Amino acid sequence: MGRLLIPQGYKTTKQRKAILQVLEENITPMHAEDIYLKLKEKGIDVSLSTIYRNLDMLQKQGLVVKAYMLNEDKARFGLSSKKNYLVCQECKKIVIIDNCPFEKFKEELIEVHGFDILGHSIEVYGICPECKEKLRNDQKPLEDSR
Amino acid sequence: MGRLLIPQGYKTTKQRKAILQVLEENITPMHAEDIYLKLKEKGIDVSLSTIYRNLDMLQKQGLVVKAYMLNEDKARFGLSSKKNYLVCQECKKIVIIDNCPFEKFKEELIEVHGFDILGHSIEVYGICPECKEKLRNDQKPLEDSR
DNA sequence: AAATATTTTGCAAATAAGTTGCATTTGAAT
DNA sequence: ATTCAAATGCAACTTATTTGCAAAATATTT
Repeated sequence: MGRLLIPQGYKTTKQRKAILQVLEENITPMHAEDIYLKLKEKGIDVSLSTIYRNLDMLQKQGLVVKAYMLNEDKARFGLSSKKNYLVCQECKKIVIIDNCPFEKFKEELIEVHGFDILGHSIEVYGICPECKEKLRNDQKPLEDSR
Repeated sequence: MGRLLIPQGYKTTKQRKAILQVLEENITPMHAEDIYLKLKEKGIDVSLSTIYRNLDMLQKQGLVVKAYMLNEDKARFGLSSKKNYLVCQECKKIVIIDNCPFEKFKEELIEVHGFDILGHSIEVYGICPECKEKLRNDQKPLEDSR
């Protein structure tokens, strides 16, 4: 499906291809170690330093985005094609936001503040319908016991 | 001005007050070490672990927000009252966005995805008018030399 | 296809942000 | 003033990420 292009001037190694592959297969941006483990599962051994070095270069080339999620202290990496999303605080599920409301707002910002806008990131935290349901059920018993 | 309230059940120590004070005086969210140094400047010696412990507790109490900025690998901490902002990529200046466009959008998200929204963070990256001007001047000479 | 040049890799060691255990000090309650 | 829980500082620790370097892999040239 998606053409996973390795940027001009960089060699095509099996590690590099595998890393991009894993990133493409996951909706959720991953920790470096997640990638390491997913690859190991597949029987592909790639050292963590290689993973970090590749993510770094892919980020500089604009293919990968590095971000920290709320209440986490290690970076996550995802393909830059997958952008704004909702994060469920319970199950960490991610839902992509299709129509980013930001575009309209952008012009307003440029006008008011005179900034040239280079990019933005929006993260929204909440509870997904499934977890909401589950939480409801988990709490019922307690409420009943009086 | 701003009442810097130390949360119920926690003691009022000079370190705690000083940390909140520094946070209030700065528009830009700060690294733990920035706080440490600012305090030292003022002649107040507070150990880094105390700073981290306090920021942690203040965060849990909702007074402080912890966030990572684009291309940075250490956390920044700011009073939660100061929320969405524009960041200049050159000078790191921060401009607060007053009317967050997100509120309207929120309802749409709840409807479409069924998520309960707990919070959000918006960061916008760009170049502020001053830096834009400076960059323009720095580049002129080169363009002229043909 | 072999030879050469250049990247890339893995490993082990280094770095740096953030955390933790513990003895001591401090603020608050009596 | 006394007492007790909470807070502090220090040093040691943990953990994510980075780096130097020799060996291996890819691309290029012949």
